[in-house]
Amino acid sequence: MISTKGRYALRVMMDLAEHDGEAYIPLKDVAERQNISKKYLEIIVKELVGGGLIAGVSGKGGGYRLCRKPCDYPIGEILELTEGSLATVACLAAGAAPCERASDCKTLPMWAEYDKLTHDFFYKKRLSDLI
Amino acid sequence: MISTKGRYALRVMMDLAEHDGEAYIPLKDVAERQNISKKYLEIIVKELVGGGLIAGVSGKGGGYRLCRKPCDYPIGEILELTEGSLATVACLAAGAAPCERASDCKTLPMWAEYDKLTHDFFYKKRLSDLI
DNA sequence: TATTTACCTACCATGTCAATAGGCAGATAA
DNA sequence: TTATCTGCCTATTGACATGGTAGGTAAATA
Repeated sequence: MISTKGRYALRVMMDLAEHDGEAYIPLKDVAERQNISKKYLEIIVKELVGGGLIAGVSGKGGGYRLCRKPCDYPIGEILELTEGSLATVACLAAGAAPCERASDCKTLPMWAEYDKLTHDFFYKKRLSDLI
Repeated sequence: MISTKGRYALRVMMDLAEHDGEAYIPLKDVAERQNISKKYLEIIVKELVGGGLIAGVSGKGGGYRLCRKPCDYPIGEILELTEGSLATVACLAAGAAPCERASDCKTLPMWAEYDKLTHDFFYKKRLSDLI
């Protein structure tokens, strides 16, 4: 299940892409347009900055702006950053401890196959495909 | 993320399939073989019975048994029953209230496409494929 | 009748989700 | 330089889900 965090992140990225070009965009404007609490968006936007997806500038006239062209953002990158991982089962997540049953686990190949399917799907889709 | 509930359910079904044929299989045996708390398995097995996937018989010599041949169980059916839904986002889940933003939601088609991919994947895979 | 089994209800500890609240820091326009 | 506008940081909260545990009842058969 994709949580609000990942979904809101996607909406922020889309909003920034649609109002791209001129100046930095204040978070307040994004929050009002998307009808999401600005305070909650701050948490999400912080992660997007930390992951190098967007850039923020403080002070009067500041705000946020995309770092790349919309077609250079795979959806999977946005979701993985905000959701932590797209892995289906815990033992296949990024920094997970290796499962001791892995060697004779009969379901592992299925999960791995599905994870690859998921990864390919969301990395082929770009931010520009949603606008 | 698939929780332990869905994963344990899969292991129970596989265990029943592997020890199929003769008599009813006591839950105690399954719990010991799979190294899962019998009490916790009771919760899961109850749902499998309720969904018509397995049959339970009380009394001495009782236990559980598959209702169909292993190749007639799609993995997706087992997971959907125990996990509630395989939907990626809340608004596409089974009994969800229709989202008011649905008509102009630019991400909905993507989620729907991914959900179909997921559904197809797990309904093509059968219990017999895992043994 | 005694045993073995399924089945039912309640409880709990931990963690995550989805926010809210209040304030600090930093940069720019005036 | 100062006022203002922005990002940024640290807690705190209530609700809910997860992953169990505990104790007991009902039912069927050897």
